[in-house]
Amino acid sequence: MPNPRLFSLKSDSIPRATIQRLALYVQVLEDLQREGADVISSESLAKACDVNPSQIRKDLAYFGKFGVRGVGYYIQDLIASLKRCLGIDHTWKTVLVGVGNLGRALLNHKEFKLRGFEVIGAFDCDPFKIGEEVSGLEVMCTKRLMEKSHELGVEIGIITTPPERAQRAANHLVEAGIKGILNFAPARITVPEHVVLEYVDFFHHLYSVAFNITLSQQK
Amino acid sequence: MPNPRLFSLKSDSIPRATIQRLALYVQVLEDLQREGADVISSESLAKACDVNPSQIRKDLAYFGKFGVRGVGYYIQDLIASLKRCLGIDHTWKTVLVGVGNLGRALLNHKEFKLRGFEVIGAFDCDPFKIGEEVSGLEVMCTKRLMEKSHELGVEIGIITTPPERAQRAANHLVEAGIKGILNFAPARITVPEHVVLEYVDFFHHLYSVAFNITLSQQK
DNA sequence: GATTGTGAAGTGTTTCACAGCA
DNA sequence: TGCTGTGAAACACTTCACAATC
Repeated sequence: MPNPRLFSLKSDSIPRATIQRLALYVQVLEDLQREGADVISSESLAKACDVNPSQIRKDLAYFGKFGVRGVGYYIQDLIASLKRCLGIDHTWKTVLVGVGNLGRALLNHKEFKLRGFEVIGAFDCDPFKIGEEVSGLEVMCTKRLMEKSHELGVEIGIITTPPERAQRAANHLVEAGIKGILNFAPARITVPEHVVLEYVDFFHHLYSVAFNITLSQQK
Repeated sequence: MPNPRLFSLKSDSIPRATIQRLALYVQVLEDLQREGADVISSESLAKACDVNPSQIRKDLAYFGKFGVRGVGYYIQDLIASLKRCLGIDHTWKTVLVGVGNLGRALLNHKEFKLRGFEVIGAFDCDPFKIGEEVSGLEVMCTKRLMEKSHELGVEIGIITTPPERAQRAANHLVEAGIKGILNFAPARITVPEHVVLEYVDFFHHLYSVAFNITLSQQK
């Protein structure tokens, strides 16, 4: 269901970093809401997110005007607006390919639904895993991806295979008409231009930690 | 063991993005090496990493001169140099706090050692988990972190607790004299300035996928 | 002849500073 | 008065273009 554009996109090229920060704002705002807060200024939110207040106002300005001058932002409204901007005002149907350690951990992750994603299919090419039930889902053969995806109306695919099988998984997902892929496998993959592709590799972050420790020790 | 500076840092402020890309270069170079390649030009490597060739040369220039004009880069040497630059020419001793689904998946992850990190301790505050063996490690009470960390010489801590317990885990790690933290919990945490802190939140990447799909559908 | 290393130009992002408004 | 929204300035990162050199 492509929702109508409910926000006014001021610019057609939004910094990638802005999107990542919007996700952070939502997370922090939801925490604040749980603590009973009602209204917040860009300055307070900035402090909680460890960014510059102007940064927040600029990020929001890409999508519209959500605040009240002299007052701040109504938290509940802002959360709703941001979710609409990010496209998570509805639940995205998702499948996972590669039921290894990481795949299992993700399937058992309770927060998916809470955050606007629902994993409705688990696939693997290992005959020993097919038929097994993981977190209420029956693991199916990767070859059935196309058939099942169409049946279920899947939009996003998550790859958690070993690196050498990531490209094949991607091919199956593309064939199945998926619109976007999140790849956890430490391997570059190629997809047609119309398919959105993102990588997650936590080792890169570990490297970053290691590097910064080394750096601080050399000072 | 702080290693002596074996590379010449040309600038004291290296873009964060550069570090992330160096990690990517190592990954891709190791793949190429396995395929039998020996020498590579910045242009070919750029194609494999999906970045601009000048970008690669600039990234490397922060650390020194690793190539041969008219020839390219010797892959084996370049991998070694990059690892030294990133600080992963030795193995980092690591502990993990929070043995839930994600924690378990990470503990079972085979690639840690391969990539220069060794998880030598697993901690949790749940009495039911304490004593349990996960991937060859006995889960210990978080309160014993300090004692054990000093004993083992731990440098990096990984937090995989639920968000509400992330700050407490961080406090324990800081107390234990840890130098860097990688936080998987979806919660902002505060640490002293001398402690390196990085966040991993794959939901932010999922949001990014969702947003880009929404965007491409609105065009 | 090929490819690196690098100053300079170009592009994109962040921060500042203040006008505009509740 | 207080805080947002935003043009302009500052800064950071990327790409270009070419001299250096193997």
